[in-house]
Amino acid sequence: MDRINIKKLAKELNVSPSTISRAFRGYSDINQETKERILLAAHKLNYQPNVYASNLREMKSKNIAVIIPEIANNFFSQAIDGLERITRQKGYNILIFRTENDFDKQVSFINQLNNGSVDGVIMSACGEANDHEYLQRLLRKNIPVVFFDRVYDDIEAPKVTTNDYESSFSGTRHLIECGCQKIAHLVINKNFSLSSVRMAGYRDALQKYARPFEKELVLDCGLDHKKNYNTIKKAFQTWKPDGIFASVERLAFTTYHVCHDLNISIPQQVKILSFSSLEIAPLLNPALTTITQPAYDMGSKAAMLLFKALERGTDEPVPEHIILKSKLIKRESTAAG
Amino acid sequence: MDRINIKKLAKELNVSPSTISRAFRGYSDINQETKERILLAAHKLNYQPNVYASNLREMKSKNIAVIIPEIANNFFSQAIDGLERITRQKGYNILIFRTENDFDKQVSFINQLNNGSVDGVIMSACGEANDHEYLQRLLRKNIPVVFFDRVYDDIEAPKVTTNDYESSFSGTRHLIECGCQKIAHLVINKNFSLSSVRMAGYRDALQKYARPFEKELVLDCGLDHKKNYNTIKKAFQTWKPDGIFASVERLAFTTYHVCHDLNISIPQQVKILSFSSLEIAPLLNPALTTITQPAYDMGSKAAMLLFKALERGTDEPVPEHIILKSKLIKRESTAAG
DNA sequence: TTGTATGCGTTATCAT
DNA sequence: ATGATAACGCATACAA
Repeated sequence: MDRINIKKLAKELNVSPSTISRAFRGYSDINQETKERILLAAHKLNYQPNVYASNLREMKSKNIAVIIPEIANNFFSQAIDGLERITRQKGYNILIFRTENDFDKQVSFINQLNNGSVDGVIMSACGEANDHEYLQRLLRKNIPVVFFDRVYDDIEAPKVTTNDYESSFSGTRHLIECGCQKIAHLVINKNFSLSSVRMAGYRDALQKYARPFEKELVLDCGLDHKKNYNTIKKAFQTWKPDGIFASVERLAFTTYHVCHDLNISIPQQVKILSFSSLEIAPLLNPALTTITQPAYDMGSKAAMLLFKALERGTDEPVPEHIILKSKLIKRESTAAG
Repeated sequence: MDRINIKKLAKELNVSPSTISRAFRGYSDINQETKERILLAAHKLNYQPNVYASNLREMKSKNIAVIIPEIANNFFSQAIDGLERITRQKGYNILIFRTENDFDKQVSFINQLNNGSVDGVIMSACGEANDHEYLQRLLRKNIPVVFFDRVYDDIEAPKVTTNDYESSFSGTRHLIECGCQKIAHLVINKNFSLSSVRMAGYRDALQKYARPFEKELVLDCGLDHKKNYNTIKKAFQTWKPDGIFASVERLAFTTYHVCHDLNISIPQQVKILSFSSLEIAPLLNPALTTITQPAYDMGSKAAMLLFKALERGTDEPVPEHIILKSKLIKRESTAAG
């Protein structure tokens, strides 16, 4: 089967290429009858306008880049589900880029995107506190960027986040109300903006309820599961916390494992609460108290903001920042011991 | 900032467009010095070869379509992680298409792909037992397709699956060995090839160990969570199974909920085992015995098969079928009551 | 309503 | 080692 294109089809049907084009574009003037004849024949011959020729011609790709740390993660996969729905509706495809929390990869992905392969970017960032010139370059090319969850404060762009400070505050308060005296806070990368906001909520709640803020109880974890395990284990052995506030789902799981191995019972000896998008949190042993972010909605909203930007151009006086609410769901892991 | 292109850059540097192109392509003859000069200037001016012009010229997109039922699903998100790694290595991007188990969507996606937007397709299918002419059309255009996990038996294409029959057999045997007399099998869509293979393993194990195969104990579930809940609940009330073999993770979770609500204790009154990619299965209450598929590897392998096909062309005497092994991991949910 | 001709930005071929 | 030119497939301005 040799390749078909607009010219061949035109010859086949004894019309001009422009007529074919018109049949597919919809809005141009064209006789209804010829249009139908063309579309029918096109279907038969399996002709579809070559997307690269169209893109080149129109300087549009109808693609959106989604840049995230990982896919196999409840929060992100739910967010993708959400934004995929919107982008699909609008007739756009999504290109997924997985940074694995590697800042260099992120930079390299974004640099790639200067080649026109996407019309816009939705990202959840990694590696803050760096020079973001690479992002500015993209913006200067009029490729809009929308952030969700993990944002850069120093970049002017639409953003979707949750009320992290408040949730963190009320989560900590919940632990205090449950009688915890020594609450550890588990963080992945202290310096990241999201971490520090959550930490602030934690610290302020401690202060408000007259609990001391102890530096040692903030455990700065990383991406290495084993290291985290050891960090947390050591913390248990050294400081004997009676409450754990994990700012990231994964760290709560690690804590469960540590507690199991050290024979520490939850919630009798330690209460655990975590930011988490895990749908089966109620099925854990014990059921995990979570601060649940509306991941799916965050994805949709981010996509909507992006389309707004695409429809309006990147210049916007003050980029919109949508703040959605997380939900504290109390379960057994923080029940009265 | 006005758009830059190869001609403008050429003028800027007093060289010809071809020289610029050569600087970027790598293999062509070009003076090392001019090459460096060009690349430097290109970087400064944020020039990158327009990907659509290149694609048009080369009749390659360097994109792979990934068509799957859902993203927020442990198995699929892990698989995506795996195949993303390979495709990235090869310099390809992935376009994600989410069918939501809707056959019409799948058809419409694949029909779209005839427009050249991707060079190949990796898919986990939905809606079997249909006419797959739409797929043949794609193949005729020399766009290779690779299946993983949920395959179509009647399409000749490379495939990656797991040893579903065996795992299902040995899973069932495990339940029998644990003393179960009445084992229910939970399936999503009986008629799907994957389901029937797993069901065959179940049935044959029953037979081999002289247990009756009872039709009523095969619960044909769907995508509606509530309906599934009711189906399973009713089954418990009517047939009082003492063993549950879920062919899909989600159904195991529903079973946990049902058992909780009916005050049926696991594993004392009923033992549960499930196909599942859940990493935190050990943390469930009780820890879930799983048949774990190597989701990440399946993704990588599928990607590798696709690149093989791309490098060789679609014509292949007998398409390769890779069968990976799942692993039965015994946990508390099937422990001695 | 339809046809003709041009250009989108790149790369490959051929020439120098 | 470099430059000129044609072609990839399509969509539009303009002509008819």
